[in-house]
Amino acid sequence: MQSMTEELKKQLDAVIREIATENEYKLPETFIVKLERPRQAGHGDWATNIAMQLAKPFGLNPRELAEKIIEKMPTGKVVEKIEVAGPGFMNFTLVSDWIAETIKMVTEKNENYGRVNQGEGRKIQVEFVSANPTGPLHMGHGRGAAVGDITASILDYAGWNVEREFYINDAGLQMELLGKSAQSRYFEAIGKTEEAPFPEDGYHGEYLIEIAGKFVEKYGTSLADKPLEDTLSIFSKETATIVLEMIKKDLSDFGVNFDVWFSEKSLYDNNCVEPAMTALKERDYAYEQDGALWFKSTLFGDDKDRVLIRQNGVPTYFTSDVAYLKNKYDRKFEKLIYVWGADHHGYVPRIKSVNKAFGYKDDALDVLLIQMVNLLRDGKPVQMSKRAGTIIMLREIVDEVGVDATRFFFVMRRCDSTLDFDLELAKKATSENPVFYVQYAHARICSIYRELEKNGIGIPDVTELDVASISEASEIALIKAISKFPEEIAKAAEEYAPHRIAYYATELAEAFHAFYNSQRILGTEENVMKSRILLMQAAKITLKNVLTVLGVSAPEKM
RNA sequence: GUGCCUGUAGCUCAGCUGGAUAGAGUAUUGCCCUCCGAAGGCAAAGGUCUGGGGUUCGAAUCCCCACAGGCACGCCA
Repeated sequence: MQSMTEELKKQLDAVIREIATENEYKLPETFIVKLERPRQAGHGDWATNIAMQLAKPFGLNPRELAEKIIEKMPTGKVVEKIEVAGPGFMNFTLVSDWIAETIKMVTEKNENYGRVNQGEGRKIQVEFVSANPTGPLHMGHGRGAAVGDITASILDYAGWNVEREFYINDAGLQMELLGKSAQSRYFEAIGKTEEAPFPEDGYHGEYLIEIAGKFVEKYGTSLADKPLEDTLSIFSKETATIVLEMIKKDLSDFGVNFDVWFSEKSLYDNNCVEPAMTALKERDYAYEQDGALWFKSTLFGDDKDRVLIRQNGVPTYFTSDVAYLKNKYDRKFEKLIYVWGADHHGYVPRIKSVNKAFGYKDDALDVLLIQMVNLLRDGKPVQMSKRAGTIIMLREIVDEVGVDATRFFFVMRRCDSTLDFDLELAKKATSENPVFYVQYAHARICSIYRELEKNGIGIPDVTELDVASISEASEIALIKAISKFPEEIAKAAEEYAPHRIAYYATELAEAFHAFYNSQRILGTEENVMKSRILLMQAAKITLKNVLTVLGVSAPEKM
């Protein structure tokens, strides 16, 4: 369909320019032909409102202009029929060749169907999750992980050279606190609880009790012989390493694999911080006052300037982020996506300011803010409290409802609206549950293949397709849904909107189920059957690819 | 107090870079398997797009003002 669509755009563009020149109408500089998918089935394959937009500059009424355009449009090769509708829409029906063309293309491209070249191989980084290595991932991280991972997949499909990166927040006070918590658990494990009291804001999770056990295994009681201060760094370092491994496991079990694990601490170890500060000073965006180093964020509309290096010489978290941002650009990324929890939204202007201060392009950096998740069970909220230690872990959800449902549910909604995640719904194997609905469509096709095989019928070659036998409304609707996939990828990539793909998956499955229920494959005339098998194969390929983008499995049987 | 997000069918949400009769799922009601997976399909019904102004040929969509809910406003990370 794409080639015909492009041709149609060219024809329209040429005709409109011709009309403008002939009549000395002034074409707006921003003029570009845009086609859209009409909502209504009766409104053809493509529609445009261009006549309405040009009516004013041309001094005509929209319908009149539309008629003028139609008069000059060549028909037969690409367009079968053009109609003027409503206030001045033009609805185009393509010649039916596009159906065969699409089925052929989908079949040939197979697992590459849906890929577009919007990114042109440019480097883009998606940084997400980026939790402190102080404990296993909880549910909130899960949404960020799913959104980040799937956004990255979409960008990959859209032709970008994508890197997934996890920023390990391993510099700063919380590492010490983690060490102290582990240390205390260690003393507890060897029966000397009083010698190392649990820190006030320590990490209460049970995983630290387990980790303490590992310290006992490795060191026996030897760590208790030295003063607490002397062993603290051992506890901090080794605990962080173990916890990071837990996080990595949580993520890989969730189908999320990072290309780069970037340590905040490494920014300091590799001397990335000072050059970044110097760069800011040189550009006159940083200054010293009261013994501290400040960033002039007020120049960018902030209420007050922000501290980079404290009076005591210790850099703030913000400093790391400044150095990190520069480091990202030094690695030649053309675009940077940050996926953050919405509770960090206040921080967005600040990082954008730094971006400007360094002189980078404003639109090279985008922050995706992920709103909160409300966990429900049978419609009722699941009580959670950080203090009481009843935080729900990502692993618990995955164990209960599975990776597929968890991933799908997490990207089902727009990022900027809060998400209700109902555990019971996610487990249901009915149409109430969109994951199953989509997977079922795929499994159903596989089942039909098995049935065909039993009857000694294989999958025909694409050349055996008989377009004339594809004419039922449900067939046309299905092939249309299939043909939309590349556009959906392009749109989702442009808007960083993974939920679009989840919606599209449902739409595609719906078109298939409707087709399946109204048309038979087995027992029809040979050319009809062959054509339907080929149509179904295109549907199967597309379903599989959509699910792959979402990181959800496409089962052959359920 | 300031800033950000949200407000669309009973419920959960798409649609938001302006376009045709505002769409899904679910719940409700009725139909469809001697037939490839009924884990499905078809149909009915369901709306003051929170409210009020404005912009224009046209507004759920853009602007302003209210109202309601959520989240942030550290030399914490």
